Amino acid sequence: MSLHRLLVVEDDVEMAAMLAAYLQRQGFYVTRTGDRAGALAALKAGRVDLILLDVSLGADDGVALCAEIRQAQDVPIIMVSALSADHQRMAGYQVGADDYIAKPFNPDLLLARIRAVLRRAGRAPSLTHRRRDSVLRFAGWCYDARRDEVTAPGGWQVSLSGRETALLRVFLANPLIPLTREEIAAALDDDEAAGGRAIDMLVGRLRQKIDPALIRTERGTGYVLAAEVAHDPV
Amino acid sequence: MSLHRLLVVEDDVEMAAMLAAYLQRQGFYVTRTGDRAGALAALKAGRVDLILLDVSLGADDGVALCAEIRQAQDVPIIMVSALSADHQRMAGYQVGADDYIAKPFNPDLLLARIRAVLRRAGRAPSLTHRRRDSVLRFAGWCYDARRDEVTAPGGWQVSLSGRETALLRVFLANPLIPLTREEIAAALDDDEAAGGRAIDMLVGRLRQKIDPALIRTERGTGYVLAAEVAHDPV
DNA sequence: CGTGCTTCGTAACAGTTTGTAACGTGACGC
DNA sequence: GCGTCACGTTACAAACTGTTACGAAGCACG
Repeated sequence: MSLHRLLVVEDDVEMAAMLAAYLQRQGFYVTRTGDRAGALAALKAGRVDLILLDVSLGADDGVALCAEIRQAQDVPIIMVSALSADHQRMAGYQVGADDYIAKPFNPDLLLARIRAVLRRAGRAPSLTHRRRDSVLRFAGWCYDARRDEVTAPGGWQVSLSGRETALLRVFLANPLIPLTREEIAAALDDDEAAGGRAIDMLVGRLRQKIDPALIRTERGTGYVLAAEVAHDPV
Repeated sequence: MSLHRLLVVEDDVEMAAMLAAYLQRQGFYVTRTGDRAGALAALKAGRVDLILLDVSLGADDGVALCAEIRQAQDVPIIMVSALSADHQRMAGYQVGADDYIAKPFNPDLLLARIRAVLRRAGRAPSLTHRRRDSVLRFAGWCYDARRDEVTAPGGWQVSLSGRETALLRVFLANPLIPLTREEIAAALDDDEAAGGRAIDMLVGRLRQKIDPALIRTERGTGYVLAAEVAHDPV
C-alpha cells in the first residue's frame, strides 16, 4: 500500500482530529499541526507527500503560507477552506495550490482528490538525475553515462570536464524543458553558482564543445536542450 | 510562452466553441471534438497536454471514455459536467480524472485549474505541433517551428528575435481572431506588458520584419492576423 | 616544494534585445 | 473642417547575454 505521509495544517483541533483519524484509517501516515511555524517545522523535519492546508489559520494566513511553501518546495498542496467564492479559490490556485476544496466536504471526495493529486505528483519529473547506467542519444550525439564519454555525430570523441559533464547530464535529464539558472544551479548542488554568471560561462563552454545550437537561450529565463533524448538501456 | 495543446471533448457545439475561443485567447492551442471517436483520433494524431472532457456526450459516456484513455495514456484529464453530486464526482476521480469541474463554471477558475494540473503534470509545452505541423504557411510566408525560421514569399529568410517569434506564434495560433493587448500579453505570459505600450512596439517591430499588412489593427481593440494558416505535416 | 597544466570563477566589453518616453500622424466623432 | 485620441515611429536607456581576458585553485610530476 501507499503509506504516503500527509501533513494536515488546521487550527480547528476537532476538525483536524477527525480528518487525521479518517485519513489514518485510509492508510495514510498523518502529521498534524495548527499553525505556520508547525507546518514549516514538519516540512523541515522530513519528507511530506502532500499537505492539506486550511486557509484560515487564526493568526496565520493559509494563502501566504502556501506561497511560502511553494517557493521552497514542489510538494503537492490541497487547500481546504470555508471560503468558497471563485476569487478565493483562484487566490489559492494562484499561489500554487494543486486543488481547492470547500468546507463542508464529503470525506470520500476529499480522499478521491488526494489520490488524484498524489497520482499525478508521483509521475512529475523532478530535477534529479535519472539512471546513470545507460547510453543517451540526442540529435546524433551520444553520451555514455558509465564512461562519461561524449561522442559527436561523426564518431569523434569529445572530452568534457567534470562540471561540463554534470551540466550536460542536467540538460539530458530535462530535455526540451526550459531551465532557469537557479534550477540548473540547484541541480548541480551549487547554490553559489546561482548568483554570478558561472552558469552562463559553463553553458558557453559546453556549447563550444558540442553543437552550439543544441542549447538554446530563453532570454530572460534560462536555457533549454533543444533535442529529444532517447535512453538506450545497456 | 505556453502553447500547450488542449483537447476539448464536448458535444454541445456552442459550449465547445465558446470554450475553445476563450482558451485560444489565453494562449492555448485548442483542438475540438464532440464524441469518443473524435477524441481517440485526436489522441492518436499527436501528443495532447490536457483533455477537457464533458461527461455527457450524447451516445457516448464520458466516464467510460476517461477510463479508456487513462488505460492507454497518462495525459491529464479534467472532467466537466453538469452532474455535480458527490458520487458522480467520485466516479470521475475513480477512473483517473485529475479534476472535476461542475457546470456552470467561472472560466477564469477553469483556467486556474488547468494551469494547476498542467504544472503538476510537469509537462513542457507540447512540441507536438512543432513536429506534426512544424511548417506553417500563411499568405505566402512560411514559419518553420523546429528552427524558429521565417521565410518570406520570395525565399528570403527573416531573423526574428525571441519575443517577436513568440508574438508571431500567438498570432499563428489564433488566425483571423482579433486579439486584445491583454490577451496577447497573457498569451506571452507577461502580465506587465499589458500595461504600457510594449505590445504596440512588439507588433510594430514584427510588422517591420514581415509584411505590415499581415497584422491589421482593430482600432480601439487590438490586432488581428489577416491570413489563414495552413499546417503542413512533415 | 616548484613547475606546468587544467579547470573554473569573476571582471569587463560589446552586441542584441526590449521597454519607456516623446512626438507626429491619421482616423473618427461632431 | 476640427479636435481628440489611438496608434506608428523614432530615439534612448536599461537589461541580458556571448565572449575574451585573467587570476585562483587544484592536481600531477619531477
